[in-house]
Amino acid sequence: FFFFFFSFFYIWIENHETKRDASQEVSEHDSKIEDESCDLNYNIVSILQEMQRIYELMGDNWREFAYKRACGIVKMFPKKIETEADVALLLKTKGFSKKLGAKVLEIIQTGQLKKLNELKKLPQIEASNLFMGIWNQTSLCGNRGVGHQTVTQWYRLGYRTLDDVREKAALNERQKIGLKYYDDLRAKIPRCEVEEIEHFVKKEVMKIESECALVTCGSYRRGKAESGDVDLLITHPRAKKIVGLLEKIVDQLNKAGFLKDHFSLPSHKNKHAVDHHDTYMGICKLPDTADGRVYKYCRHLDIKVFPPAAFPFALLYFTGSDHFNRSMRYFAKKKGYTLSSYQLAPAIRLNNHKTHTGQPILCSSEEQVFEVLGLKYVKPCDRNNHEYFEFS
DNA sequence: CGGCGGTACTG
DNA sequence: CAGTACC
DNA sequence: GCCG
Repeated sequence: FFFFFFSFFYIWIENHETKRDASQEVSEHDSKIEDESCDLNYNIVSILQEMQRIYELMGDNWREFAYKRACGIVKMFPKKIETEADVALLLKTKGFSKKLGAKVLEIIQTGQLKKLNELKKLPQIEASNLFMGIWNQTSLCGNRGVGHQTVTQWYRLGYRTLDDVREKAALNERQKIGLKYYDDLRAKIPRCEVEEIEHFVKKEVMKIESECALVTCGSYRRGKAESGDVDLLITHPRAKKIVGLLEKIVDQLNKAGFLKDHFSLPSHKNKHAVDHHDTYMGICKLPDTADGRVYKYCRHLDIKVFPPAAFPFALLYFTGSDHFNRSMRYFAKKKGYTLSSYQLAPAIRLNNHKTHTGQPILCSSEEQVFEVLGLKYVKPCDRNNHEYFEFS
C-alpha cells in the first residue's frame, strides 16, 4: 500500500513540478541563451547540420552522431566564433577535435565548406535533396519511415521527385501516413498546443481510470518553446491496471474522434512480461473549440504506458534528449550497469556482449537514478545535448 | 584499433 | 531478419 | 566524426 501511495504521490508532485518548471524555463534565461548562441553562430551550426543530414542519408551513423554532438557544442558556445583563438577554445571541448576545428575555421574564413559542397554534388545526395528538400529541415529521411536504405533503393529505381515516390513506390503504412500528412508533420507544435493536447487526452483518460497519472515528456519537458511531436507518459499506481490500459485509452480517444491515423498500435505480445509496457504512435487533431478556436494541423502523438515501478526510468528515457540518454547509458555501462527505459541493473559483459543482468535497482524518482550512478542531477532543461559523464 | 544506448515496432 | 523508430 |  505504501509503495502504491508513494508512487501516486510522487507522480502527482512530478506532474505539478513539471508544469511549474517548464513555464519558468521558457521565460528565464536557459532557453534564451541557447537561442541567442544559436543565432550567434547560425552559419556554422546550419552547415554542420547539413553535414549531419548528409551522413544520415549515406548511412554513416557515427559521423552523423559526431556532427550532431558538434552542433550542440557550437550552439552552447557563449560567443560568436570569429577568430582562431575562438576555435582553439572550441577544441578544448570533448567531442570536438582537429577535423571539426579545421572545418569551423574554414567556415569562419570563407563562409562555406568545400567538403559540404562536394558532397551535395554527389548524384544520390542531389536526388535526395530534390525529392526531400533536406536543406530546410523538411527531410523525409528521419521520421517518416524512410531511412538511408530506402532512399538508396528509390534512387536506384530512378525516382527523383516526391510525385515519383507517391505514384510508383511501394510504401508501407508508416510511409503512406507520412506522405498523407506531409505538411502537417513538418509544422512545429507550440507549447500551448502541446498543453491542450495533454489536457484533452487527460480528460478522456480520466473517464476510464481516474487514478492514472499523465506527464508530457520529450522536448516539451525539456522546456522547448516548440516541439516536433507530443510525448505522453502514462502510469497507474496499481501495476495490475496497466495490462490492456492503452487499448482502452486508444479506444476512448478514437470514440472522441481525436485520432486520425495510426503508425503503430499497442502490441498484444509480451503481456505477461514483468517489464511490459505499451506504445501507441499516431496522428491526432484537436477539435475546434466552442469559442471559435480552430486547430489547423494534425499532430504526431506518442503515448506510452509503463508500470509504476518503471516510471522513473520511463520518465528519464522519454524526456531525452536522444544524445543525453546515450551519454547516460554509456556511463552506466562503463560503471557495470545497464540503464534502459524500465530499469537500472548490474550487467556483466564479455567482449562487449551483455551476458548477465543482475537484480534491478529500485528507484522511486529520476533523482535517485542519477544518485545510484554517482551523478549530479541534471534538470530536464539541461538535457538537450550530449554529455561526458565522468567518474568522480 | 575498436567502441560510440537500449529497446520495440513493421513487414 | 533488416530497417526504422522512440527518446 | 571523436575517444581511450
